[in-house]
Amino acid sequence: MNYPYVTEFRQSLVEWFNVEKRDLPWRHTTDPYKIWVSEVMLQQTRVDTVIPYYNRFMESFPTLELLAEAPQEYLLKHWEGLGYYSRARNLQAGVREVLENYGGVVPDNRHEISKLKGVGPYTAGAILSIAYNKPEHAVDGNVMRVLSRVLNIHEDIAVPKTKKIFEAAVEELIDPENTSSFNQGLMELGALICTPTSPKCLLCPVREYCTAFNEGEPEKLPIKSKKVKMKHISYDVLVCQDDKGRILLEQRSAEGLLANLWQFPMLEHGKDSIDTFINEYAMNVQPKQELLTFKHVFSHLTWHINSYFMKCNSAVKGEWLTHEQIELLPMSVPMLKIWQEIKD
DNA sequence: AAGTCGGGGCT
DNA sequence: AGCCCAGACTT
Repeated sequence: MNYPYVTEFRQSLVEWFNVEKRDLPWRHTTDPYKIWVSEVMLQQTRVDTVIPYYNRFMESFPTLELLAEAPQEYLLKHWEGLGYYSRARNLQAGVREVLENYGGVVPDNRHEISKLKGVGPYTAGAILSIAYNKPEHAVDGNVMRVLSRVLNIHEDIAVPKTKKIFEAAVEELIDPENTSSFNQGLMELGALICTPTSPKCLLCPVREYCTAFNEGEPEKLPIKSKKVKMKHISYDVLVCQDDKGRILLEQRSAEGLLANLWQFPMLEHGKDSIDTFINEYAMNVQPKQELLTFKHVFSHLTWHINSYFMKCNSAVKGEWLTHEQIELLPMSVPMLKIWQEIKD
């Protein structure tokens, strides 16, 4: 296929980006490692959310070597609240691969960089185009929305293979002289102008080349089917304090949801018995005191949480930790909420 | 291709 | 109450 006005489209997009782009921390560098970190943090995560995490991360792990050496607990503490915690583990694994297999230099080609843990098609293209100025596609949700409108693509973007259509389109459209600004320009346009609802077409630098704008209904695109069914689980969360003021913590399994994060003991409602729990830990407990009751929504499930505080003694097992020790451990947002309530 | 994996902001 | 966000990995 051959798109008309390709030269004009490139020029309009790149010029707009160079003038209107936001001043973001990772736009002050072309260090492949730093671009890599930013792209991983930005997966399914908004720019405004990422900024403080990125800055803190770069203060603690300014180089690939320092990240490779970091204790996982310390690494996860920097990721606490950002979500999708496997990203952090995969990033560290990827960084270690670079040190072992590539002499500490992030690969500059798609074949090798795609082998790194946590680096998929999008992140590979983003690093290659932004850090190395390679003419590689980097197709994310923004790009699919923008190009579905510009090129009038009605394929269902919820279907995985549809992404190939957009990757092929970018390969033809990308400005070989300005790959970084072109790819970032598409994403910036999606974030600032070509938004999901009520796109600001009158401010768009490429509206004259946009089929959906010219036909009048850009907000109808892209087409996306799918909706996921939500599961619900109820838990009792127990904050147990012994006579020395220490609190009982447990670490979640190394796999699955919130892997390796720490939490107060959780009992699934209707499945785990509180009496069994108390027996197991050989505790004498005073009547429990209600803390918070709230709902926490994940992507595909909802936790309904009842939390309780209880003073205990004679506990013989478990990780009983001081206030200061707990502060150093990575916990999920629902646990942090409960912890904050305890402290108040 | 479908399911898993966080959390927050916007409509 | 959904939808979406600079997605990747597992099955």
